[in-house]
Amino acid sequence: MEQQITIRQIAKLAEVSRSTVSRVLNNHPSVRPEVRQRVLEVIKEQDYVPQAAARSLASRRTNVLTLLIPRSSAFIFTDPFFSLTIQSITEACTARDYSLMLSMATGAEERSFYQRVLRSRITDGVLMLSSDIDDPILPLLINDDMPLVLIGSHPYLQPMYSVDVANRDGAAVAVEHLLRLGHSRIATITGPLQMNTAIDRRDGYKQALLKAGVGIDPQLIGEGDFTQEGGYSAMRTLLDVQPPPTAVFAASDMMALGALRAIYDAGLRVPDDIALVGFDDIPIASFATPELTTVRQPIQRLGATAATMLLDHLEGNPPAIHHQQLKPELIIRKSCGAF
Amino acid sequence: MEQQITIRQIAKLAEVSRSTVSRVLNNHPSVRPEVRQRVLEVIKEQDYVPQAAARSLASRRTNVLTLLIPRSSAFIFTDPFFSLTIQSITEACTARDYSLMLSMATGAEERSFYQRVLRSRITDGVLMLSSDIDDPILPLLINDDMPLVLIGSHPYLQPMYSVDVANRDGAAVAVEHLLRLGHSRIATITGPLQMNTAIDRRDGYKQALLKAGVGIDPQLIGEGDFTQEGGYSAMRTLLDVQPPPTAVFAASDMMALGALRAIYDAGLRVPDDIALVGFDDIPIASFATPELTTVRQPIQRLGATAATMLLDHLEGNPPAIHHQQLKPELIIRKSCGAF
DNA sequence: GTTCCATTTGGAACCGCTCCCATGAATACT
DNA sequence: AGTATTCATGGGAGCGGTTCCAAATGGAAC
Repeated sequence: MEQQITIRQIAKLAEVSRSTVSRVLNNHPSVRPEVRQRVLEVIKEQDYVPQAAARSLASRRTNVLTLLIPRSSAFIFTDPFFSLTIQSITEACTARDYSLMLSMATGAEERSFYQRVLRSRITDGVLMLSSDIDDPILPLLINDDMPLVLIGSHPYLQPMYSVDVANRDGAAVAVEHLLRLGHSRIATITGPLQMNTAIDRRDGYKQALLKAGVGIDPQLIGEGDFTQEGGYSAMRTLLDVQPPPTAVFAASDMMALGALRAIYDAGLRVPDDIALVGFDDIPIASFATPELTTVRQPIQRLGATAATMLLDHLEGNPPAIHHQQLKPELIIRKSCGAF
Repeated sequence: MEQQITIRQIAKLAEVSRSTVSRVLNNHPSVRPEVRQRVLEVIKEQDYVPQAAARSLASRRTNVLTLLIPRSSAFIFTDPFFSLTIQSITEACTARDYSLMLSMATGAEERSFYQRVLRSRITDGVLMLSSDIDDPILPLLINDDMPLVLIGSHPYLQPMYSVDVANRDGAAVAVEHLLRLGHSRIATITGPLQMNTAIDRRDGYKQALLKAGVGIDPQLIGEGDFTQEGGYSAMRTLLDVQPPPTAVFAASDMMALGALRAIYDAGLRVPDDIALVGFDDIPIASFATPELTTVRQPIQRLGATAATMLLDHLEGNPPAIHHQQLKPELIIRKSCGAF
């Protein structure tokens, strides 16, 4: 590896001072156009790229964001939802000249991880994927004044930047759709109830039933964990309830796929015997058999919005709205029996 | 945000020099145990974490690896394969005190991206996801002597660190299994053929057929793109071939799921009318209907091995073996009709 | 032709850490 | 006891940028 080119050499070649080169690099206005031009030419010619570490040390900014995945959300790694979120965040960062760091807070090392990655000033801000309500890392971040945007929402840590899908409404719309189709024994498979997302979707389910004057049968509420396996076993339990449900709202597509499988294994058919609606609209949803009716999350916008909020905040334009709600959309396919 | 604690203050409090504190931080042997102890106590007490930028600037190391996703592999964001790879890499990095950066080389910006992220010395090394054979970024990396491990393999850039699954063998085993079940009209849906992975799997298919004395019918080779949509449309074309195939080997599970759908839409059944085998063993594979027979990639080991190779290399223990081949495994379920 | 002010520019002091080298203390050897 | 050697420590010079401040430059206004 040849000797790294430094700002000094650029300065010398362009016959200006280091300060001026630095100003050019940082788009400082007070550089005469012809000088700026000359410096830029030398930079290009020499293929010069300023060294990140030196820059950060002097400027106290790193141009790096961190996507933090709490260990409690480790299941997310099997969920396509995740990939798409990452993709949109990466793109938003790249577009604004930031890099994205990925971190998992894994179990016991949480604390030391936190230290190493976040206190070392390696990152300018954190995007945190929705997590357990009582995740211990959240207070640490807030206490440290770490710029933070939550993807998801939190019940009582209110004045915090966050982006979320209107989970309650989305769930309600799904259940209303099932009601409209004539169902009254509607079950739900929830996510893990220490997660706010899971609670909201369950509440949307309840809300829709109550509004329609349909009572809530606790037996028809099964708890899953957002995975296929969870959906499968929750569904098996629900199938044993008497009288059995005629429709199921699963709080995620992955769980819906698991439920689908359980229903199939029990010798029943979707939607003929049981109608099924999911949540997320992950790519496989439209390729399942039958195609899955589901509540579409604007996944890409979710990530992009969160990143944008954080970047705006970091660059001195604090977003006026602290909590952004994106609207989900009911996508009607075959599994609900509407056709 | 309170004033950052520096190494100076730790030094003063522990009544030693900055040098000694630095030695303690870097596990340098020549510090008397009792002094080391004292310093560590002060560090803990003050909750001190050395600042990454300063460290990097002085030491010329960042403790950051970058996972590079070529734009040609953007489809990967809908593939669960990806999430699991990321997870295992993240874990491997964390375990060795490295952070992971995520980068996509997106289209036209490829070059400038390359500059910004890689030439700025923001990363110590790169893990690159398998890509087009002629991806322009590969030569750039090699030319810059950037420490690099390829996840996948490359046909002629040989003396490069890489980790791969034995794709050809895996494909061959799958096809041999279909042959053993009595099929002779076996089709394949390949990945995009500018990718080495896709070529290898197709070659495994051919190899198995030839070895069994079954001729290769070009009509039975459909090109997909590793996505469900691609699998779907490739399968539709294959269904029109006369005489039609009685079995299909899809070079990825996502394509197999698409193919499954196409077969179903055509009013045919798997495995009764057409036997189907996939590749990858992503989590949904076992939840499909019918459960998908597939070639399991040790996805987690793939990522972990790649990260380990790179870290070993960076830390001065260059792995003896440049190209690691991991063995895939045929997982027999329902879709091939073996039961 | 001065004076004044705004604009550009250069110099120098950091930013917080690492690491080489010199120093001094402690131990080993003759 | 004196000298050589080893080991632990401190001091200082970077690492490659940014940024404050003061100086230089060049017009405009008088």
